[in-house]
Amino acid sequence: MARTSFEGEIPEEQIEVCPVTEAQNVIAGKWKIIILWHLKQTRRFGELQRLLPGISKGILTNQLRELEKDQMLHRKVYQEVPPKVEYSLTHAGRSFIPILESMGEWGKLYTTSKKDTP
Amino acid sequence: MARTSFEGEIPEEQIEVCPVTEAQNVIAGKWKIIILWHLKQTRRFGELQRLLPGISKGILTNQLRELEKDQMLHRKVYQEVPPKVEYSLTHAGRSFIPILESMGEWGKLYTTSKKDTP
DNA sequence: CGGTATCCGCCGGGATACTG
DNA sequence: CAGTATCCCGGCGGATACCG
Repeated sequence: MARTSFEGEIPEEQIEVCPVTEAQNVIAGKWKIIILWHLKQTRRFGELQRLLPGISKGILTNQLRELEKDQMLHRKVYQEVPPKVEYSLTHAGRSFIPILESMGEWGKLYTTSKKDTP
Repeated sequence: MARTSFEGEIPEEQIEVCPVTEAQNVIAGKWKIIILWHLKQTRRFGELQRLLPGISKGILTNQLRELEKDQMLHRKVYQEVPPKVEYSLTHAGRSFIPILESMGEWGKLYTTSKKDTP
């Protein structure tokens, strides 16, 4: 068990565990948010690539792997030819969707108001 | 007025205006989210720097300027010696706070569940 | 106190070629 | 179809020094 900290001492285990920052770390990455957004439905690899104009296979794989490591999505491989892989949200991933919905709503209003005062 | 698009043609003005992505662009930046979080109250420059352990003046200025350009916060300069500058959220900034609250809630649960299955 | 100005290192993201 | 394996590059963030 962890010892108690002395006065003025900074408890190491507590540094940088701000929950907001924690959330940010998960979605930091150029394509992660929009990927999660599209995963409201289960999607195949190629399907995702088509939905994300301009992304390369390498980067898409990278972003998917990181989200998988963070337990935001699940990767299901079908052992068949040609290969087929399906990506779907985990519980943690699904629980983040409402936030994305809010961000979408906010973004729409934000964009609108910016058009008036550019 | 913009002309109508031909069939199969991609309307240029509509590329990359996904509202979720729009929101992401505003908060992309290592410190922006946590800065907005702390700006639930009006804060002075030095105050912010103390709240963000490890950030330098240069970077803090940079992040603040970008958020200001995106109309997320307002910068109020008091013409006095020693200098005093206060940062506060604009309407757009305040309207984003609920999302940050949600992210905080989510992050707390997320961290907890990750401790069980690391 | 609240900034600029400058330099620098790193790594996240992109492009391309190859593979099971 | 769904990836790996490399190489490369720009720009973001960090450090430091100076300023009104």
